Amino acid sequence: MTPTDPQQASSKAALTRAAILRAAGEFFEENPFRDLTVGGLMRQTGLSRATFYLYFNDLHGLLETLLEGVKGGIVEGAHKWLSNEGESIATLQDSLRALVDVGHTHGAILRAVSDGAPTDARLENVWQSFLASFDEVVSARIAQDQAKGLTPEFDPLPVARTLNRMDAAILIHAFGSPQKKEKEEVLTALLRIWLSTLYPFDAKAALQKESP
Amino acid sequence: MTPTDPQQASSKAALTRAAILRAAGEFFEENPFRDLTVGGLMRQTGLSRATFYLYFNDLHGLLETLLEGVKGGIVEGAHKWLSNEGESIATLQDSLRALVDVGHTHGAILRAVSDGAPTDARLENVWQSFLASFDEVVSARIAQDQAKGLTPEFDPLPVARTLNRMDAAILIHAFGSPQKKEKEEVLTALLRIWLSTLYPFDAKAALQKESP
DNA sequence: AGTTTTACTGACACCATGTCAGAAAAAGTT
DNA sequence: AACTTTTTCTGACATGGTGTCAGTAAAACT
Repeated sequence: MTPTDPQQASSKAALTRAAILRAAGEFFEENPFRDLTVGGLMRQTGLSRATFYLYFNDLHGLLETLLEGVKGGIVEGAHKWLSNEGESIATLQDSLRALVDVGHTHGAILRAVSDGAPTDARLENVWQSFLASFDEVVSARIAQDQAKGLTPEFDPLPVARTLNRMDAAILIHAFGSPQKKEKEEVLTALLRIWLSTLYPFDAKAALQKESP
Repeated sequence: MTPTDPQQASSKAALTRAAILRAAGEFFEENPFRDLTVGGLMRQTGLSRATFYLYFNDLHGLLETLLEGVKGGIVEGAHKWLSNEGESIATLQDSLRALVDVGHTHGAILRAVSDGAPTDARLENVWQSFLASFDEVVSARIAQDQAKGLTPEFDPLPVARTLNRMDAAILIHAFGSPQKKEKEEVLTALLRIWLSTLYPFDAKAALQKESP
């Protein structure tokens, strides 16, 4: 019924919808969200401006859809450490590397969402909830390592929140604009901070591999 | 000549300008930037909408002015640690506490600026430059402590950038909306992360005072 | 009281948005 | 193929906030 149904087959509608999303994605590789207009976007697709509103409520709705696409990759990348199987330090390293990878490839979209969120209550809520969803799981993981004596005792939730906001902020800053920073530089800094904070007893050895 | 001159005496113009700024500040205590309109703001002051444009180029220009006002407090608060006099850990604690204080009292304005930045190239530049200005000084401070052997060796600039973005993000998140978080909770988390990262050899003692 | 400077305002044109009635194209039916 | 229905698309409109400008009102000065 509703043409915005994601599980639509490759009907004409689904193709059109995908074309709009693709045009937006390309736009964000080179331009900030504030320069996107419905008219400009649809000119890129060859369709009329009104057509846009058949597929999305507004530009913020489109961002919501784009974020959905990135979400999976991030959750999957973080899974290794969060799943609590395997050695803590090594899996945290893996998960952070995966996070940086996703941030690097989808930086433009993350920036667009983050930029667009403040101008729309609904998108802002989606974005904040997205970020907050990691707070709880990270906090839980920290609590487990505290129980094992790997991590010092402290209230895990505020630290998890702070580290997560840090990740989001630095990824968007480093990879959100066309001049992307080096992946390694970003990862090294994140690793140092996360490991020092969560595994201060054993982090030294793991971190020295980075800067001998 | 220009009525936007900050050093104007208490002429009528200066009073009007101040009234507009005050109204905006009050507005942000309760509402997000996206809900601010020139009309609504000026209705609050009793003046006409057109008058606004005698004092500011647009709403983003107003935000720029508000940020100026907060800037001083932040720089001053951070000065203690950055000035590189006195014991490292203790002064970092002081500076972070001062930062959290400023964030707590001016959280609404910081959030408004951060929210408004993505919709205006000029303000975005001001905001990013503001954040970046701390990267260099923090990085320099880290380098000095590395020379003293207090801080492990690593490339200080990326770590400084990451920690600074973290500060901004968490302050805005914690104190930017009417339901502010507890200052102590925020400070404790920041302290743990900063100290663990920069002073891993001595941080333990300092941090245990927080959670015995 | 009259003049000049300062402070303010109503009215206008502009631009992107979101909607809606209806056109065009595709798919289905006989 | 003709015609019917469903899907997809569009031109034209009303709305709302913006920034400007010519001109008014108030204050300060003489």
